[in-house]
Amino acid sequence: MAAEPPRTRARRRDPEAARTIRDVAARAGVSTATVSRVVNGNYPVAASTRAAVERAMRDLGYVANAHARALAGSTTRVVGIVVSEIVDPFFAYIARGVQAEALASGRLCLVCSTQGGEAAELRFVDLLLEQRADAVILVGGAVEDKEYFAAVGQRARQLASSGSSLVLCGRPGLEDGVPAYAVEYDNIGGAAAITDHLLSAGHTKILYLGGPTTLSTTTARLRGFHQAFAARKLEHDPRLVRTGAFGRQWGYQQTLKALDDGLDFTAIFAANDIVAAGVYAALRERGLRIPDDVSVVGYDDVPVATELQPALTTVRVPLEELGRAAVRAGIAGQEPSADPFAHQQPMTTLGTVVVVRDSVGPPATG
Amino acid sequence: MAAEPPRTRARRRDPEAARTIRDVAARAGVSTATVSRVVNGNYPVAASTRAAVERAMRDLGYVANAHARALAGSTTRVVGIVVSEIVDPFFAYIARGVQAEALASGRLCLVCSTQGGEAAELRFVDLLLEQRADAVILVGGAVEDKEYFAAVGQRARQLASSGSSLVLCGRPGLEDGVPAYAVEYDNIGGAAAITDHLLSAGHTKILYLGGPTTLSTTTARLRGFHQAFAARKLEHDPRLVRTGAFGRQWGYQQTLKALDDGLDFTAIFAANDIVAAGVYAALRERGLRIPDDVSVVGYDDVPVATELQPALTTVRVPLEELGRAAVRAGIAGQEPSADPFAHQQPMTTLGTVVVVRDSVGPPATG
DNA sequence: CTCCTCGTAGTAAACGGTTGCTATCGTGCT
DNA sequence: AGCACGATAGCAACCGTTTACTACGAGGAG
Repeated sequence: MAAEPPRTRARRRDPEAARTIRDVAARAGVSTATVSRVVNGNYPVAASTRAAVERAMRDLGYVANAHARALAGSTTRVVGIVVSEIVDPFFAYIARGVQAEALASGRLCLVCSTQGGEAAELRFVDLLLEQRADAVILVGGAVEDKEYFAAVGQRARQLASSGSSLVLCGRPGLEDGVPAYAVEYDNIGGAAAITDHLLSAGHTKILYLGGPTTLSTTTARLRGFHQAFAARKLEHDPRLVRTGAFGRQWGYQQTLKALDDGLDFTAIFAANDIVAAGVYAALRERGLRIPDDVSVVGYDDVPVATELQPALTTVRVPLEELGRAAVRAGIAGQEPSADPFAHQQPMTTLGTVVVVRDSVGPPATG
Repeated sequence: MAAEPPRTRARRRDPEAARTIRDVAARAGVSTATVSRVVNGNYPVAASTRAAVERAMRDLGYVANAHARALAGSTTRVVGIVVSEIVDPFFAYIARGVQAEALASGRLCLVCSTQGGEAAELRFVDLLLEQRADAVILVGGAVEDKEYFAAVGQRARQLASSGSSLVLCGRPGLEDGVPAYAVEYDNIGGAAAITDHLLSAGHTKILYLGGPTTLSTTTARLRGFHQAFAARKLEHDPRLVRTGAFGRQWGYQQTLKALDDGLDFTAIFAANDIVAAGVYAALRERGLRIPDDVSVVGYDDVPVATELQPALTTVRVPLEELGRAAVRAGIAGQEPSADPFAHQQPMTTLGTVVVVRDSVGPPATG
């Protein structure tokens, strides 16, 4: 009796297991190279051969292994997106744009929700680095912290060196030299515009409410807010700025608190629409009418803005387009069909516009 | 001059390129097997060796390649979820649960949004099959179509044969024998309970509004609706059922239409909270007060329910928990630590409960 | 003083594709 | 007829890890 031979290369496989390209090749009587070529259609294959291979694939229920493909090829056909909270419509709409554009480029979308921790955010980026995602998109405001920026910059470099890219979406870019794209919206401009809307209705005692103090989103919106005052050579009482968080709860409680503190204001600029929802609830509870007693504006123009009564005047941010643009920026240059003349801008800014609804009126007299 | 040697195996690599396990091994003076072992910690390695390897990894900024790992190992550490619309809070909350539970098990989450096409849904499942996702979760109502079920069943079998699994989340299971888990909520019970709530307030002329006719979600809710009538030996006028779609627009228009058609009803059962939002808008436009003139109930208990004025009475669905349970079901048995006594139920059902708010009152007299 | 047995580390064969190069065959040209 | 060439197909190296097996040195038992 012959000694047991070492496991032969073309060993017997579990007949139930997924088929490989070799199974297909064997059944079609061609080499794996040929199968690969008909799958990818990037190399001439005779029509008859192609038909035989396609037949074999169908018969076997062949499904390519994306990991083997990613390993051998150079692209993973996956983009990653990191948001802080997927149920927040602000992020959900951006994610929708990302996933739509990813799909359009034949890619899948890995979504990571950090629940708002910068440490978690970095860990997710590392995981996406392991996944060799074609692009990783960091969405939403950034904490303005030296150390954090350095950490993000380092990831950006690693991404770049593995042929991928980092895209900052809705947050300011990094320092020069760091290989990252930024796709932003005109945060300052929108804030200035809607503040001016309030100003031209006659309000000057405006309470600015919401947003974590350390977030770039907050500082940008506040900057726009102050700019609008400055443009009219008006002063703004610094006591009328209360930052802290986004969130309906927060908006509700702080509005109550502002009222209790006896703050003197005729309008409220809620840092976003969700905070505005809280503001509405608090005002309603205190029997204050909008806009008769207090005017309110929000930011983002997410669906709740039209659900609120009266409908909320707010700033529309092109969220979905922001997501799409981010993907385009991220995968530019990786496409075989990339236009060599389409030079990549390191940063693009989308416009914002104020949408006027029913929550602003003239200041209450007295 | 010597002939150019064939590319040597340990060729000079782009110094910028991502480091591989071989680079680390070389720098630490060990074999790749050893590096792999310190990374995975699943095999004894001397403390000094471990330290050297860890040092090398840090120095080089080594990041493991998830695809190579997936190819050589057996798990991909990725779960896939297919929803019809990621910005819809119903799906967003489920997705949140999925992503949280996936993270807890050390996995990433591939999110696919079909924008409501069953063909797109199947294509996404195929893509997830290519990705060899550890589990794929199909969320939301299913079209009740023979052919479609067959297609899903086939995917389920393919998934199962590659060690993965299909989980149906918020939709009925497949026929016996198809390897798929179902994680549902008590759709019928919730509908019956909230209908009974309306009934006990004195309403019997209830307009049921919304939901695609072919979706399992719709048929289940309608069944509960009718069950509640039957339980009280009451009849329901079939003309008071108008199905068609989910969506605020749809709810708005159909409410207007029902009013114009002179339908006789004192309450509206909106197929979900979003439809209810449309109902509110239409009623408001016609000067009808809630609940004085018309009572309204919804389904799902998503945030808009509390934003609406008056706050909407609705059925709470444990969305996030649904997502978590789906992941647990999907990856059960794949975990090294899997409890051998934890037998897998082919289906689990989560309870629903009606949450009473302010949108239901006694029927208007006259 | 052998022989085992641990405790560690290395070797090399997969995993399932992709792709640069080479080989083959039938034609159109000269 | 001889030859270069275009169209196809195959060979085999390679992508970066994991892991079954083998190898080796030291200490303990007999």
